[in-house]
Amino acid sequence: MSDRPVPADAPLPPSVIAELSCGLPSAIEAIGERWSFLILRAAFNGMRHFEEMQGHLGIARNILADRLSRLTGHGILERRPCDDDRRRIEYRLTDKGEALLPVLIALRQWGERWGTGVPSNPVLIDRRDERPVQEVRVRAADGRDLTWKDLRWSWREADPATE
Amino acid sequence: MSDRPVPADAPLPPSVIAELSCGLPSAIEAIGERWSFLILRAAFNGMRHFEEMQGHLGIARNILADRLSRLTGHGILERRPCDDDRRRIEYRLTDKGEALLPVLIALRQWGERWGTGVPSNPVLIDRRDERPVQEVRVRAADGRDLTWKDLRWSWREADPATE
DNA sequence: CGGCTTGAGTTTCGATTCGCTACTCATATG
DNA sequence: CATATGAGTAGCGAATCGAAACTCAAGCCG
Repeated sequence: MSDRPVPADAPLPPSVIAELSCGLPSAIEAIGERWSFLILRAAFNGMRHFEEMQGHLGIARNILADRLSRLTGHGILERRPCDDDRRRIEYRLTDKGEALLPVLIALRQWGERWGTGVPSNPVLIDRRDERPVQEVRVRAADGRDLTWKDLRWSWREADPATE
Repeated sequence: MSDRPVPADAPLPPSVIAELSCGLPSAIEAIGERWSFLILRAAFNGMRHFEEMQGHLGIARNILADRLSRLTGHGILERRPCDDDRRRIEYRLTDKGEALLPVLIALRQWGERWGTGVPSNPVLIDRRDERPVQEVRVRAADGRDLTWKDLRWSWREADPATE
């Protein structure tokens, strides 16, 4: 019914473009700033404290403070003072933050493959079989790998039968 | 075969952190700036011309010009004057640019799932079976879905057997 | 041809943001 | 108590962003 054929490799008509809605802007709002990805990588690497991140990322303290508060504000990191030393604050990934893993891995893999060609080290392996994770890909419902050419856009709900 | 056991959910020792090498910084170098993701989304949506992107994204012209030249400089977009109208310039994704699809989709899915809750529309479907693509995930070599807790870091040194 | 329009930028300039350093402040530690 | 440490904040010059005007080559129109 509501399934206009809009090929992925052809321009969308303007009226269509105007209706595009997409989770991307909200994602960018939350983590699109310069240092956010690297801070998240640090968090995934197990770093949980301000000084630790500051020292290893070489980021300015005020910027780090701002990014950390923004990330906690978006519910991506959780901020909690430590019990044993109340000066120390622990920043920990929330479920929402951990859900960014595929994005981070995909970006890292892309950078490794197409960037400076430096092989990442260490590499993430599955604890169970001790083998490296697969390349992150877009897959069809039945599991086939898909490229952009295999895809097209489709409206999934009642479409205003404009035009 | 050096294979230091560094659990993914525990802090790495400083000496280890210092040796971290990762494709992420080079990826961020290429596409980490404010508008780059949205420009890439536009490119994946089929937009190929300056005015088209400018109009739809509402980005300032100088910024768009800068981002486009940066993206072409990194080999992510290809810049080519049109044959039929030599005023028009066509910006088209290269293979390197198309390889960012999993990153974009993963980000979009994350934004949709955890962000403002706005369901994306239109949605990408597989041309062959007309069904929406799967959620982008990190997978083990045998295809199991993995979360961060299933992973650990491992040093690889010239190990052609795995991967 | 000559005037008008269009596509793709570039320039200008004020407003933000970045990043470095120094400072604060509450909590440990000796 | 004196000192150190963790997590920020304050100040300020440098870099970047953003809106609007301007440039410039290419098409279009009579």
